[in-house]
Amino acid sequence: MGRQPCCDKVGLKRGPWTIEEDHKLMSFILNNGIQCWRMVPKLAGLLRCGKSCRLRWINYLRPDLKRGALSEVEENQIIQLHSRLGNRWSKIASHFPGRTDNEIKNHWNTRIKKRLKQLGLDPVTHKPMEEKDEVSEKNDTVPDLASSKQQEESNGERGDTLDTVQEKQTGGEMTSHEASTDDLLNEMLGGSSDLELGLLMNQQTKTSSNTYSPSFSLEDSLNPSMGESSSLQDDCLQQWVDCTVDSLLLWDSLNHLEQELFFLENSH
DNA sequence: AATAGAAGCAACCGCTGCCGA
DNA sequence: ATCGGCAGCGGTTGCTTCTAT
Repeated sequence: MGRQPCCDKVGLKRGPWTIEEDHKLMSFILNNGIQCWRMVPKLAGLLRCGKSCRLRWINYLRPDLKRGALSEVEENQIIQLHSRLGNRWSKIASHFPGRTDNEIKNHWNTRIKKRLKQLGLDPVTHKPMEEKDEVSEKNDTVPDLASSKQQEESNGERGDTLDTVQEKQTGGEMTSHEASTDDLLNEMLGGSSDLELGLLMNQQTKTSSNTYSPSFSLEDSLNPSMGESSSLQDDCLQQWVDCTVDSLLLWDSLNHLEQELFFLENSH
């Protein structure tokens, strides 16, 4: 007896989400919270599988999402984290509030990999290319998960924050490939320590004016204490959902305007 | 202006691990 | 101890947009 598929794929919609679908999903989750993703599409009136809804919510609709391109500081911190954690994107993303694992993974694959290669570093091992070629020519697509896992275990709990990991590492020895990227980053940042980098990062994420940051957290939105829904609360919630969907549209328009402005500025 | 190729990104697929029965 | 259901994760795909010719 095979395992039941996560959803009945017949008749389900796939591909890009429409504004209307976004609106339905967001309204449903903000009004009811998330108990079981499998039930969400049925209850929300969507012709999507639960998995698809979950992904859409996590990667695009979540109220606490930070929008806009990753800064160079964030990028540098991703490189540091990757040298320690390997391709564990969700772990890396957990150090960047408002950023998704998918976003970081895509950014890594499209930008950072190239940047490291240009700097002569292997994006998998974080070692200089030549050195890596000598060590293992065959393993170049396989991330060094075993070593990163070992390393992580030696760091204690999986849930260690960057700061605690760094604290432990500054006191102890550093592996050679960590040293490569860390040295490089220190050089790029004019000798900033990990701690300084972390502070910079925090500052940057707090002060960035270019990000979408509602004063309303997911926890707040899903808090059962809010569930005693008076009609006033429902109205407010609905208005907020409408505003959020509008803001998504505005965000797109803004991006287009910025692009046009950039084009105009550079065409003269 | 048209076209091909490259790059970027959203979404999907399939596997894994956790949890409860 | 085993099994099924589920969420979460990482790899991959394919569509859209950009850039070079």
